[in-house]
Amino acid sequence: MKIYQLYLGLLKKYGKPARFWRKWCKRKKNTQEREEIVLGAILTQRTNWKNVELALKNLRRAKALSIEGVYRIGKKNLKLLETLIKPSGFYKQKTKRLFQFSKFIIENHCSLERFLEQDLEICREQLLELSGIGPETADSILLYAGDKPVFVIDEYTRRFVKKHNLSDKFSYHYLQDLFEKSLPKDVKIYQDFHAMIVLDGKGTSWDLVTKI
DNA sequence: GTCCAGGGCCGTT
DNA sequence: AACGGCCATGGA
Repeated sequence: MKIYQLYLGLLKKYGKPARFWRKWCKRKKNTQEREEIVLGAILTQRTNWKNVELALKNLRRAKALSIEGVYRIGKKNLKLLETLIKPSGFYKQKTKRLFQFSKFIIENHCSLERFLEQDLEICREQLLELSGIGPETADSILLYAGDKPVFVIDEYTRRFVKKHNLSDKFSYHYLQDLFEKSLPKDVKIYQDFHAMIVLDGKGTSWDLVTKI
């Protein structure tokens, strides 16, 4: 398959950073890291990662850089949560999205880890029922925070598809299917490949990956 | 000042 | 199913 060849090509091109990346995602993530990934996934919707970092920094300063923290602050003072999140843009919607997500996790599953113990399909369905969590955000959460084998289709993936003429259709489901059937069903490969597609697309930093 | 950044929702066709 | 308008900030 051409897609698998492209994956190997990226591995060769980014051999060194890829090793770094594989090492990073191989080691077991702690709760804090998983939760930061989730919050970041929601905050980064149609938004520059730099702005997301500002919002995350505000949350950390307010001791709310966690699902429980967002839930606690949001329940008491949604306006405060808005001001913390403001730099990430679309802040009123994102405040609602973050809060209702945290509420869902805490009240229905106690913790993110408990939620993620369920099967991939179950988790995905439940995430998609939440308003403000669409396929890309859901899959980012499942792949990067949940280490579950689902391929993420985002703007970078679409550009990659166009650049290499992999398809003339660009719908989320179609492209996800295309990648998943062209690759071994392997979390590490999905994470690695997608990360390198992003890396290749902007030829720069680790963004999602780097600790803030 | 202008443009744009790793979506998703909602209304219209 | 597909498309357009909308949400908002900070940096280039």
